[in-house]
Amino acid sequence: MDNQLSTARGHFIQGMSRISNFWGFPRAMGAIYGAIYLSPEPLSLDELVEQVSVTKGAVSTNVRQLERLGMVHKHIQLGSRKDFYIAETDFWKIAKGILREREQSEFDAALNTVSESLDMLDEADDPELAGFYKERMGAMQGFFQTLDSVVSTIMKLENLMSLSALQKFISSSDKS
Amino acid sequence: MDNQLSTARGHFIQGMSRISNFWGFPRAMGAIYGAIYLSPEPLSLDELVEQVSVTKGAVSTNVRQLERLGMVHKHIQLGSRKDFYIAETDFWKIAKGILREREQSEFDAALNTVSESLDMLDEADDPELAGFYKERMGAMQGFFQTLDSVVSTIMKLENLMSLSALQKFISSSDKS
DNA sequence: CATATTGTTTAGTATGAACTAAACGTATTA
DNA sequence: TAATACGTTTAGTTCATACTAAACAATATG
Repeated sequence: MDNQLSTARGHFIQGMSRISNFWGFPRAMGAIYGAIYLSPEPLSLDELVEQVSVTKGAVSTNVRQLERLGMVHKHIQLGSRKDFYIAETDFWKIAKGILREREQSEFDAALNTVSESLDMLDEADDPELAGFYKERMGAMQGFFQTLDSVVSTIMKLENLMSLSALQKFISSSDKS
Repeated sequence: MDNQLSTARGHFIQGMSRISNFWGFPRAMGAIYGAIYLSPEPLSLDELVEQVSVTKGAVSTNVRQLERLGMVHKHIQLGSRKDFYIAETDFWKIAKGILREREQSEFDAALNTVSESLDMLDEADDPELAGFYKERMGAMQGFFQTLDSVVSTIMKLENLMSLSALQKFISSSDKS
């Protein structure tokens, strides 16, 4: 392949790997997505092994994770029994997938913990301290709930079009 | 202390520790914030050591990190040379702090990597593939830029009041 | 000046997660 | 049926990071 292009691709893939790591995913996962994303043709597992320099096992598990998140799609090539993969290019959709898959579960757990702690305060001996706890925990619970509802509402927006409307709204309501 | 209350507090702190871990911060950091957040009085380093069962060194570094993020504030008690800490209770402000401190830097790096990769495509031999790369990388760059501007605009909103307005707007523009 | 009180720094340790290498299961083909 | 071509699973290794324990620096106090 063209040297210019492969250098650029390497740089890009490296960047994806870094981003992936930053968001708490394995480095290889980002790299693999990057490779698939930059390929005009569906890629097989072996081609990925070659392009990302990672063993088959790692590619296998990472690509499966990518699929679960809706970041890549399996593409069955008739006549071949290999699995091929193509990239999901709708990043908005991807964001939704990740949010749903990952934040939700752990986020709910967090919210529950706070609620549970609040419930434990019910029949406490020290009413003053209990009141203080209630206030604090309640405030945090409220914040999480707000955050949750905002995020989930934003996630309902269908496309980036509505996002620009959102931005306009935000700018217009910004009084600072 | 009241047994009810200390159980509830333990549960809460444990939850904070978990959340902290989820967001990519040390577990102890969340626990420490939780302890400070639930204390009516400013807490000293030694008190924190006792309450979260972590060594002084760890508390020292973690509490400093918390301060950098604007999650706690040093409170100098006249007459004592200990450092006391109180919790920042404006979660909106905290979110801003974290976003600014952390996402921004790493996020910018990510954006730069994509831009750099794009620049490398300029004089490539294979115009067809180069075109494809440009298209893909450009799309990703666009997404990141949009995301960046949305987040940064949202972060300009001063308080949770405007958030509820935001929610109303979102619900009203949701056609799905 | 010696001692105590505080917070920080450092060297070493433990833990968890991601990867490698290789065995494995399963289907396909010769 | 043997051999090949896949993808998956597993056991072990590597690596990063958060922690502990203890030395340390700085300041105050007797």
